[in-house]
Amino acid sequence: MSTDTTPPLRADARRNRDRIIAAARAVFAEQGPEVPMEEIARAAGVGTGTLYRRFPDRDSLIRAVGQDVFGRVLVEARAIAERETDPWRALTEFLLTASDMHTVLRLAVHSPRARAVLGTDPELAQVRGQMLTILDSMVRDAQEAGALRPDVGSGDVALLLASVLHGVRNVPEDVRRDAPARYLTLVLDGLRASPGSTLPGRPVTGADISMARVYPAE
Amino acid sequence: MSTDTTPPLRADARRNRDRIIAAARAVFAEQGPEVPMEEIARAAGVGTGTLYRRFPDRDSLIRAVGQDVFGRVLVEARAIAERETDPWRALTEFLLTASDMHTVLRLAVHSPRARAVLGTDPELAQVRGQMLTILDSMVRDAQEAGALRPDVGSGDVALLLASVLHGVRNVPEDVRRDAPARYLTLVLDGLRASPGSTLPGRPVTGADISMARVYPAE
DNA sequence: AACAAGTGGACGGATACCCTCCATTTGTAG
DNA sequence: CTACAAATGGAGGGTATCCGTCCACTTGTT
Repeated sequence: MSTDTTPPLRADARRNRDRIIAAARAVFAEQGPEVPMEEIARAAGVGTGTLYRRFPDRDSLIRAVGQDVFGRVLVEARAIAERETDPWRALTEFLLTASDMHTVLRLAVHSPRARAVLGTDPELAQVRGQMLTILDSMVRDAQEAGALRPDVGSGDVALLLASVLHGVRNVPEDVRRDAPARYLTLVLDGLRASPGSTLPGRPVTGADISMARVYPAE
Repeated sequence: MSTDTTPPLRADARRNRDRIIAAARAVFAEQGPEVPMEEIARAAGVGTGTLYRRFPDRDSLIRAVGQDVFGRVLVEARAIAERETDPWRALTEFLLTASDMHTVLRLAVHSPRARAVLGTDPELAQVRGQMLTILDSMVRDAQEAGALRPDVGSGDVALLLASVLHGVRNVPEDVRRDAPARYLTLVLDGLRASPGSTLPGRPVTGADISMARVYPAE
């Protein structure tokens, strides 16, 4: 079964491969999977030649990043499901698996290309299935505990999270820093005045999002 | 003051100009302001020559669309502010000024380029200012009425709306149709189980957002 | 009817990106 | 330490995309 068709990788080559995936993960989360290859190479500190040697085309890089990041999130999800007994807290903690989750959603929800590539990868189908199962049960548990409203599905939860993580750009650095936690909390708590939890971050004013200033897309 | 430097426009030319702006409005809302000029021309049913004759470059088109759409929203906002006495309902109604609002947010929040162009247009500064004033007072009124939590600003409201309107893609047509109202309601109501209003649309399942199928970008 | 205004889309130029190629460097096995 | 294969990076040719002009033709207006 383990027919070693791959001649083992040299030490530095393996290191660079990991760097490339890590860099691509970050860049994909930030800008989506259609950024110039050269930018990914630069972020990884390698030349484009090295990048192409390891990943013959963009799709194969997308696959590698997909497997990496879905795997991470799955591991995290399992850990939380096991550690956290309160279903509401399990759900919120899971949703805050911030940066990896960000990449996952960017690839899974916001990028048609990544969807096309990852959707046809049998390796990933497995992992995705398990992730969805866990999310489903988290949602159901939270609903049975009366903590989560019953008229939503796990897809709703994913879409809302994707929106909130993706949507906040062109704001001051400090707002941006707190945005995911702040808005996730807000979405969960609701905008309606209620004896909810305390929001992290500060209120964003109209001036904060004024068009006069353009903040770097980073 | 009204020195007529512009020789009046021929009837069909004026019609085409309006068509171009309308088409650009729709396309910008959908894909942002960096789509190929030819696509805008096609959507408007004119040739690229006509487009460039009327708008010498992309920025001038962005400005025209910006003025058009900000103006519309401002008018709508004023009408609502006057007609609707309940502050909470005034706010929600305003936020649902769907398609125009969509374009506004796409330009004002999601597109660095549009922000750069519109941010330096003195004509628009006026309109933007008035819009922000109205939104601010809607938010403040709703807060004073105890309907809206006090620890958010109008910027928060705008960002959340932008996220929700922008974020939902790659889902089945029926989900997409209801998404803005559904998620806006959800954001307002809160995810937490509460005796809130009834959600429009249906629960989205995990399968609905499975990556196996890629829904058209539009 | 006559002329200016308007039209569309073909096309040359520019740009951005992809991906290969190879002279050089680096790891590793003996 | 040597020698060789593996790995590197970035220059550069090929390609696709998009911009914006130009002009032979059509349409409105007076």
